[in-house]
Amino acid sequence: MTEHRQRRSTQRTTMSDVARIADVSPSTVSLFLREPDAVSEARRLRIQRAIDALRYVPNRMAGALAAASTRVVGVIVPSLVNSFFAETVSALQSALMAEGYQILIGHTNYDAEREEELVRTFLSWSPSGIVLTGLGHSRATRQMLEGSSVPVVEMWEVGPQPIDLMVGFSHADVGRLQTRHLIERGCRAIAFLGAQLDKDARAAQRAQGYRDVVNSHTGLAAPEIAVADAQSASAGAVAFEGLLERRPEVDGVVFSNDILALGAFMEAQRRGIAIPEQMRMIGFGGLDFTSGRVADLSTIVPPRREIGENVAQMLLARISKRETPTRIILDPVPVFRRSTDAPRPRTRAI
Amino acid sequence: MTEHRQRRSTQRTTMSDVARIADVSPSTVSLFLREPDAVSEARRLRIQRAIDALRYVPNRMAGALAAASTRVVGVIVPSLVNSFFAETVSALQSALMAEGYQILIGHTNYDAEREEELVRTFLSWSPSGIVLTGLGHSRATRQMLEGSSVPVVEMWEVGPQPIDLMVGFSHADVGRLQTRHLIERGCRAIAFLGAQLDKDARAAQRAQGYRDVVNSHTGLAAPEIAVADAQSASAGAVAFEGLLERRPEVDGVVFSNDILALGAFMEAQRRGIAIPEQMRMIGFGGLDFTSGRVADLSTIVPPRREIGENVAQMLLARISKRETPTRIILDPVPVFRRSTDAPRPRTRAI
DNA sequence: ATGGCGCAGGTATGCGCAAACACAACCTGC
DNA sequence: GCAGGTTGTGTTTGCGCATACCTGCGCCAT
Repeated sequence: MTEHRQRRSTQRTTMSDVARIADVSPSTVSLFLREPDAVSEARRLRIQRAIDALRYVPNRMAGALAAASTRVVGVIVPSLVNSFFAETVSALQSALMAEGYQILIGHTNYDAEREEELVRTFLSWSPSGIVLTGLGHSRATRQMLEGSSVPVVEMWEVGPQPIDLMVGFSHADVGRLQTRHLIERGCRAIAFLGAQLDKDARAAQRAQGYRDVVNSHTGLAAPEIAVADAQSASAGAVAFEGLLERRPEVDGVVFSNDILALGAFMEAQRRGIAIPEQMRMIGFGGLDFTSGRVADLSTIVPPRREIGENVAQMLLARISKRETPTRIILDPVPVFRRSTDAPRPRTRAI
Repeated sequence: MTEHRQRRSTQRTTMSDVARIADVSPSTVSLFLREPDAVSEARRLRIQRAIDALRYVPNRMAGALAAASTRVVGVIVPSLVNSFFAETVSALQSALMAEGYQILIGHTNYDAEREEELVRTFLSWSPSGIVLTGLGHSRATRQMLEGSSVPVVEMWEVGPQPIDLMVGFSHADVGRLQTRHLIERGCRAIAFLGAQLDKDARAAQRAQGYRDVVNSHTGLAAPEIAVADAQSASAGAVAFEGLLERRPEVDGVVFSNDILALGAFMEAQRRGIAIPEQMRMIGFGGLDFTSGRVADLSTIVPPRREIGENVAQMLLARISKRETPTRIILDPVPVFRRSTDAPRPRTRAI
């Protein structure tokens, strides 16, 4: 009973302090905090007054330890700067916050080892759920998660053998859709322009979808995959320039990303290449500048926010042991505009 | 001693399990995990083997409760989608992760009540630190934080009376700098174009800086502040169009944001307005497309990553009770380009 | 030979709370 | 008027770990 520690300068006020002031037992305070209506009116008021007076803030570490439930969800994305994932995380955070859950976040820079490290750390918080981006993980990551009994959602991609739950769409389908559209619009020499295809597995899948379609069509020029130095408009412009030198016959380009497309679009304008007459372009992302005055680019719009919302719903269902589908596919929405000479713009543009 | 609960399906493996397998006491395992070198080689190996065999993951909730330290930092930004904050958070996360800290994140949508709610929640995790964006908070938010003895950093803005620590720069100075540059380049009718000026206090401060300079200069047309519907290139184009109708004499525009500037730049091109001969533009943000081929826009580059890194350093210093300045000002870097007819582009472009 | 010292390792305690259980006071209906 | 519910509140226990404190062993100086 000796006071053999005094680490903290300010002694934290605890539930017992509140109980003492309110003249009730600690468990009544605990009950009040979890289910106010289960406490009689008189005590409810006394407790509320005591809490206000003491500025009591419950200690969730203790609560979590006792209840073996943290109400924390670990979220791991390749990049926070990438606006795709940022919007998904944003939607996810809003949805989870509404249910009293918090988000622990980390980014991997497309590095599986960083992901493993983050998973290991997050697991040590015994989170209520873990959200990963994509399906490609290290063996150890998979093992840890499978052995943990924590609900896991993999998002932004679909495929066989998810760890647990899955929300996303097929990137190969996106690449196929983009390419077929250009073929329909009359292109005969179609190239693909991407960035970081070695690290970004989903971009590589879109490229593969492109390649499949080109290879299986007769009468088309051989596929050409150009790679930009970075995920930026400038890099897109530079890579597009290089592409034109290598393959001057190109009359259509599938972009891995609207940002790259924007750069190429501008470069084409500078060079007086007529879009869509001489060159057609289609991007991916549905970023705002693709619509209307700035670039008027055809694109495929991924369900950015919807992914976040569905991840949240799945997790919440799993946590409260409700039924939930284990696999949700949310199809991206094609939006065809002037850059592919589409007859008329679709209204739906997200 | 009766086993009167069995909530979890899988019984978690604890430190005692490891201790039993390794044939040491639990405290030795605890010591090993915190300071491996303090344990003799023989036991160290036995413990490591036991950990591997059991796939033991320490429970940080318990550790945090016992040690009264969580190694979690709560970070609150207005928006995750805004790439300024996203980059800051990204840098912050990397820096803190390297020291074993985790980030709990939330976004407010520029709503002070949401911020208050988030602060309240984050405080209940007894975090090692809390990071806020800006200096404008509700009274209750301030009160909670001041009474908490948790290190607090306010970032992206500077001003008097920070709650605790502060890293940022003066947005009014940015507005002044932008405006003065346009005056130097010969503009005589300068407008400001922003979005969400009612909610985004920092944008409003830039507008105020603009207004101050215009008002205090003789021979200039009256200030004009145009407001776009949204923080997007399209909205920038539309607002620019409206501005031209209202004030056809305008020969220079200060933008609150590079995105808006991009839209206006494109709109000017479409209308055949010569930049910089007839119209000069300067943005804020230093987004990649401002450089070179796409828009070649003059801009003011805020120290996005540097803010995150400095926040991390300050927090770490404060946590380990090292000395740290309480106020760091990181000046934005002006980058003048063709859109303001700058003699030659500066090399520094981040 | 023996007392003292250093230090690796063990023992004991409690962090603040949730929740199972016990129990008292009050109903309800016959 | 009393058995058998209902509430509402109090008592108790332990979640898994960090850490203050203790123990015992080996070593050296006297």
